[in-house]
Amino acid sequence: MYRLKPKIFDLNYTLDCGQVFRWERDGDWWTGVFGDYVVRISQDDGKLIVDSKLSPKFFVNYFRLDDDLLSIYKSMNKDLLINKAIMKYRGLRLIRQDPWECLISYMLATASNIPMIQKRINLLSYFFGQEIEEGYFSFPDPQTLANADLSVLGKCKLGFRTERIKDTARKVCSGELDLDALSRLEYRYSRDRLMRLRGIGEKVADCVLLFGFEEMESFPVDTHIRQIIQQHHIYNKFFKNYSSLSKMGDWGREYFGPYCGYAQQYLFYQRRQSIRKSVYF
DNA sequence: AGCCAGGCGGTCA
DNA sequence: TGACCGCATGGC
Repeated sequence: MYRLKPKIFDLNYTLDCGQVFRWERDGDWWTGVFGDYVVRISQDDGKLIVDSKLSPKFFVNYFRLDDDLLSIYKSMNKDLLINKAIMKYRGLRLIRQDPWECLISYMLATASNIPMIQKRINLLSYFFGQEIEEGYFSFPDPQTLANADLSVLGKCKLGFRTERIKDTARKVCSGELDLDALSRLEYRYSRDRLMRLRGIGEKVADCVLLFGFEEMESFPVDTHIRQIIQQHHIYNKFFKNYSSLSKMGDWGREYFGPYCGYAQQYLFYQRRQSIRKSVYF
């Protein structure tokens, strides 16, 4: 157990905003799994309280505490709506996720809601991962998924995503898809490479690149971002009545600049929070 | 019952 | 290119 004193960081926003799926909140404490480690973490008066064998250095990297948030805010603060999100969710940071886990996670996210995505990932880990601690399982490695028995895989509720996952696992295993090489490519090239896989279109590729491969210029356009753009005049004035998601992505990258990935996540979280509230109150 | 959820791939004009 | 549909699954 040790403490960290990050400068501008909000643990709850960062883990709750929907970018990552394997963290569970219980009161003040979050529990998650990274690799073969179970992590418990909490924040009190700005200070992080960490219960984990992973080093402070790991968390500085994982939570992108090396990002200069203030200059990022400055570069992406283009209008009143994003400004509101920046003020409200100050300290939300993008996370450096494990590329392989991130790839599979977002392939499982198509046409689903977040609880369902979490459920699938937990089932996959339960059936194909290693038990690290009572009730906590590591995320399965490529080889295990590549060789996964279809009858067991069927229990994971992946639906039409099942074959896509197996296929991707096979390609990572065989080296046909080289994740290390992918991380060295420029955004456009790594995106095209990912999109050659069955089950990966622009949105999934952008999420994987943003959260797993540090491509901050990635601007995933999902159903929420599309609706935000359509419903707010500050954004929809840039488009005709109907515009493709692809064009919205190009626009977002241009409009919000080199850290548009951050802007995307702030807008996404702001909308989801407003929906949550309207459901419960 | 029908629509939606961090979509994608195919088809048809 | 744009519009539509089917694809599993579960919640409302």
